[in-house]
Amino acid sequence: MKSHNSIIDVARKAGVSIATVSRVINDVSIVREDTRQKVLNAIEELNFSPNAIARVLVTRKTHTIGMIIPDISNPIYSEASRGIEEIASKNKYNLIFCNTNYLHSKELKYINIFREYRIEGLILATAEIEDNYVSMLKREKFPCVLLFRQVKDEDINFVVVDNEKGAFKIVQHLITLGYKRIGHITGPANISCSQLRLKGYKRALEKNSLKFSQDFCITSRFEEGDGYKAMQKLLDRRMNIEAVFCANDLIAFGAIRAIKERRLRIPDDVAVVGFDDIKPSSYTTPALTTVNQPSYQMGSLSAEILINMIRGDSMTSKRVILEPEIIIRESCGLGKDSGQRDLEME
Amino acid sequence: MKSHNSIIDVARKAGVSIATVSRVINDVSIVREDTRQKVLNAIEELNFSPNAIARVLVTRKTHTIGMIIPDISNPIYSEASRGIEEIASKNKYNLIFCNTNYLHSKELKYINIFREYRIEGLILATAEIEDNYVSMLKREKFPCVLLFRQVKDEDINFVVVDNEKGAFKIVQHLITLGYKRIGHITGPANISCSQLRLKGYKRALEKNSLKFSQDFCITSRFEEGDGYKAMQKLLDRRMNIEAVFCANDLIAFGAIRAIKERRLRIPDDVAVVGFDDIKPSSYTTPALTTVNQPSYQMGSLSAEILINMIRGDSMTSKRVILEPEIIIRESCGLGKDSGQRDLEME
DNA sequence: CTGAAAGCGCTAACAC
DNA sequence: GTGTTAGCGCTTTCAG
Repeated sequence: MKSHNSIIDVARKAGVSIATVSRVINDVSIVREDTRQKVLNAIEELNFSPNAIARVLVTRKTHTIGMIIPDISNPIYSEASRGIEEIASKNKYNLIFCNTNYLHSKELKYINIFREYRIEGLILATAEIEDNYVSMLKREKFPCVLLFRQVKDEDINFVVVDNEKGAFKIVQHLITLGYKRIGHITGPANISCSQLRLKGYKRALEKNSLKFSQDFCITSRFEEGDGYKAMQKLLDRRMNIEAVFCANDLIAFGAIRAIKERRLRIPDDVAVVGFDDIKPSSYTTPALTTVNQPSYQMGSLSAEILINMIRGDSMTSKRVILEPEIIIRESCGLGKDSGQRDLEME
Repeated sequence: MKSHNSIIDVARKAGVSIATVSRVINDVSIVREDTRQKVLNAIEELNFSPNAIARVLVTRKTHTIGMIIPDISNPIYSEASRGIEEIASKNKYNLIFCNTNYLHSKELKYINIFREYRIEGLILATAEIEDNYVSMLKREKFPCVLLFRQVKDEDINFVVVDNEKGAFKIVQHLITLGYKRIGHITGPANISCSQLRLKGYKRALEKNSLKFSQDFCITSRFEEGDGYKAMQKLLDRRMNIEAVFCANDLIAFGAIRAIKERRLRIPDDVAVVGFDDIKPSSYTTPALTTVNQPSYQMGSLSAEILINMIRGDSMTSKRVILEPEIIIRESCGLGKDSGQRDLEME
């Protein structure tokens, strides 16, 4: 790659000082029109483009924010990133992101790279339990907001929906429909929202005097292929499961595939519900009943909070916990035993 | 955000010179173990992280590669990015990417940002027709490879499947099954693969003496929602379309939704085929017949080529055009008029 | 208006 | 082994 011209070359060619060149590049303070032209011509002739690295070294302003994503192929994250991009763009910030495959080591690595590059703020959509690096960033007063994840520390901003409550609501809905033998495909144990969703599931059972059993639970990674395998194993246990609450929609898609493959009907034989309401959930067959996480809006909201933090506009804590909403579609059915279903626990 | 500590602060705290600090940070040349420890402790205490900007200004090495994606929520791109990440990781390169929403202005913006940050190489998964910036990068000898996109210029490396041929094959398959009134939902006109797929569609019709008509074609963005609308409009034309070839799978999903909504059966009333073979295509109902683009592998292949270019290992042109493969599932049916279908043009 | 010069934080010779 | 110092390319006082 050809070594770039520097502003020294331009200055020499135009017969002015480098300070003057810098002035016309940045359009700052008044430069006499004819010298301005000389400089512009020199820039043109040398095909010069300023070195942003050097500039940032001086100004300490990169005008870019970073986002860390555990799984870029999960629409919940890619949608969120688009929401962030929109707000960033409007505020003249660039957005750069990277993918960690849910690996803690990669999260740390990329957080460091971003810090080293003097990114001005960070949106962490990571799902790890461990909070070391969050407190590290806090100590440095590095602007950052968590997305899809909350933390006890009151100084740390985040945007989430209430995972526990969302899980509770959707399991409650299944129970209201008359299902009693309700399974749960949990997400990875070390991820906070897996835990919260499991907690909501348990609470709903408890409140309705249904006993929780580990036999009705199985763990899966947050991917379709894993959900598929988990559902197969769950069916193999022959527990006569009537409905299954999947820790996210991707898992639900896999579960649906496994159920169909066994020639069982959804929801008649087994009802399925998920969590996230990613786009495909509305156009699969059957359409998936799930808990809504408005990822695009959550992304843009987190970006707004972050940019406010960077600007120091309002450093007041912005901790957003959205009310989860359940989206009822076909995959949960209209109720066990149709006509005679009882709704006493609505 | 607290102003960062510099290597000077560390040096002072450890009671050594900045050069020594630099040495332990970079693990270069031998430093006595006790002074090493002193430095490490100082780094720890000050929570120091080296300024990559300053380092890059000197070394001109970032050890990171960039990827530019038009639509992060399309699995074809996110899968590819994971393939790239894998290879990059193996070779100790970091991967950073950004999303352009198919906007030319954003592509240019981010290419510039990446250049300014002295990213060492670039994978362009952009789909633009215009080649200005590609030749610009070439002039500068900036290592880059195109992904999902080809270009005439022989010096520019890329990885693609043969779009025209893939489209030809799948339309030929429809014709072989007995469909005659075959529609096409094209992608955006300014994107090269839209054009190539349209070309393949036309060639297949022509080869089978079926006339091409603009009435059977409609344009859509590469998104489910747009595909849905396009299909509605196409159906509104009442052309008795028997099958529709969608420019990508996302569009096909939308088309399927629109068709179902009108209580038409797939494939009995209208067959649907797509292009890309993204993951969801195998688990929707009906499962989608489509053209395979092995995005993960294509991503990792492009990363390998790029890293070779960066290292100067083999600057020989690597232009990979993969043979397209059609993946036959349910959405195309088993043939028009079942039993009596003729296969003469297999 | 314009130029000289002091850094920004780091690496890489080159001394000692 | 370790320290000194000259830059990397740019912005920004401070003079003139």
